[in-house]
Amino acid sequence: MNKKIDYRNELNPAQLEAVESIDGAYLVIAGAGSGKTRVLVHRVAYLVEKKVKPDEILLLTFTRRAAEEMLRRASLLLDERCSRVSGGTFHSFANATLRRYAKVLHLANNFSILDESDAADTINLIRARLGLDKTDKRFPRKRAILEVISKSINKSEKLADVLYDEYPQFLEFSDEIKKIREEYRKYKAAKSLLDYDDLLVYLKELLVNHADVRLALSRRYKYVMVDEYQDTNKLQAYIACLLASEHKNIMVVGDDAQSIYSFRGANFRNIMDFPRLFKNTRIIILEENYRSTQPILNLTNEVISRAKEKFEKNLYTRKQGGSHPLFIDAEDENAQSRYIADKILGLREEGIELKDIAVLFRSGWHSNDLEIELASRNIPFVKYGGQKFVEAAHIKDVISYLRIVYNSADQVSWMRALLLIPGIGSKSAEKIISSFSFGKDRLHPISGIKKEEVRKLLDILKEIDSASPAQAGRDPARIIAIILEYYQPLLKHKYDDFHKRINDLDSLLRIASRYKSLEQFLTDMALEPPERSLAEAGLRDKDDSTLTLSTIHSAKGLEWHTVFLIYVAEGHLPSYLSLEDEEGIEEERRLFYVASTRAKENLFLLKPHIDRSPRSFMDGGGSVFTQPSRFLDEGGIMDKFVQVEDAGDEFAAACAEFKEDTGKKSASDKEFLRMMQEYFHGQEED
DNA sequence: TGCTGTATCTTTTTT
DNA sequence: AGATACAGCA
Repeated sequence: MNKKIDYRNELNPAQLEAVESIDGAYLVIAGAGSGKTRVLVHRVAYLVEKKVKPDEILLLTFTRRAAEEMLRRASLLLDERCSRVSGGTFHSFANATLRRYAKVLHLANNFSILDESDAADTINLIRARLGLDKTDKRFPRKRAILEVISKSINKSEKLADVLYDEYPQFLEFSDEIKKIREEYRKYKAAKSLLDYDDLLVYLKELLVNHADVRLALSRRYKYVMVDEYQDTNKLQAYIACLLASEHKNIMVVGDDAQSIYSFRGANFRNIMDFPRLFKNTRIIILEENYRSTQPILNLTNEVISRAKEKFEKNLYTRKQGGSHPLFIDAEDENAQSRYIADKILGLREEGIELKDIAVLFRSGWHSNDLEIELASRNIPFVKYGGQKFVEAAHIKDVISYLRIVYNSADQVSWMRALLLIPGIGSKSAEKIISSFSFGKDRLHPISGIKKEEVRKLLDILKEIDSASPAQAGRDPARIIAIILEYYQPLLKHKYDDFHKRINDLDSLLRIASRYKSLEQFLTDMALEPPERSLAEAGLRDKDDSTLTLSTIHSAKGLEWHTVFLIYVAEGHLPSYLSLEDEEGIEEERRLFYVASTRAKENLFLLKPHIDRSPRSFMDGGGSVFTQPSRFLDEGGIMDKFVQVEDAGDEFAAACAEFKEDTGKKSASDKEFLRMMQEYFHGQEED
């Protein structure tokens, strides 16, 4: 029973055009909150209605969250056919495709995926093997080396150019880094290991060098759609275009003003250049904003209008009323946290649910104090972004055993597993590893291993091998259960705080029990790891509504009724690390823009006046008075928000800062006064 | 060779 | 504050 969708009524003319355009190349420039997701969702439904098979539609999105949300909404709109659309992130799509076509590239299809720290460790190993660990001059650290190599791949630039442009301090090591890159490449190839970049590189090669595969994929995916195109890098853009090269049915959607991934090689010029690749590209611009109130838009428009380079857009809304964004210069970090917690409780009284509220920040640790405050007040929350659950050392330990089970040639995991055994360091571990001879998918330990502990490890692995058939479809939870028996003593030996970590292992087991196949489990842990959830306060299921804490990066594409943006201070947003060049600051500006455009009704900007954060020791140590973010301090912008003085004694000053929003004064006036009252009332308790 | 204690540096965002 | 590199000891 198909629902009849009334596209004409549900969409504005520009949106409708995008939805009803089927064949050909389209570039949709979609300002923040302009209904971009709505367009994609409707377009999926429209295509399906036009008898395009769902799996012939390829939807490449930036995060899995975005993909799921989109397919969920499309299914709601039409029917469950929409949930069978192909797609995911570039990396997950690459993974799936490469496993299918592994043979063509002479690649084992049980390759393992190295995450960033695995890759960095491998780099270090190779550096040592090359004898580059004993240099007299200071050599770049493993992360830095990896960063350089990765950037050169993602930006499709020569290593030397990347060094010259971004890491001039490493120029003198140019030859050594190249050597490491070469050895690293060989090492991975020999051991069936792929890092994140390899996924893209191999996919690109597959598409470029194998016309038959490219054709097959083109037939399979007749309509290609790419979301958040401004955040793709050269390699990804190339892949998208290659996929569409046969039929040229491609729609890319993005907003140059929201490009925030240049550190990963993203280049918003991809958007500008798209029409050059596809000759008859039709450009559709969505400018009407359906998300935020006018006062919020006034602020965000003002901030982005100062960007150096952009498509001219001016977002407007028909939404009436709304209150001014508030700027609160809280006394210190904890005052900032308390303000938010108070306000959240107040909003909840008014019927705003926790799930409609978010606190956003530039970097993961910005929310540390807030997390403690929220926990003490029993406000349940989930944190997105920042350090991931699977990056914790003990989780990586356990996963390394699983990776060995899956791909016994995975030497990176072998190394990790062996180093956990007391008495075995890197030398012995290397010796042991080279004494193995690696068969096709089973390991053959060679005699002469004396260490009883190593035996034990091998026995456990053998036990797993015999307990479950070597074929795919192994049950990851069962394997973990066996491994934990073995691992627990090692855990206690290695970490003083093991009792905290043991809980995490339970979580891992719980997560694993949702998977039927080891391969899928390992892939997801590498490519789409579960977010670190601190909401274990137990209040989770009570009303099933949780507050969102998120880095700005992870908040992309989402929206909330009320948004708090914290640490809106110089050195934090913009981050002091990006102050060196103009491009860096421009990206911070876009970050500010992305963050503040997430708000539908209320936007609170906060900063602690006294900065005792760990990084303040950089400039002088101890505590430092913060300056408001430069994005709030540019001429003419002050009247786009209301500044609330935290000093408590300055009611008059705060009032003086208040400038009326022309037009709809009654609503915002009342709102403002209420805020003020609440605010100063709150102050008395301090 | 491995372990432990100390000196040193760096510190963002994500697949 | 935390990670990493390094030096010295067992």
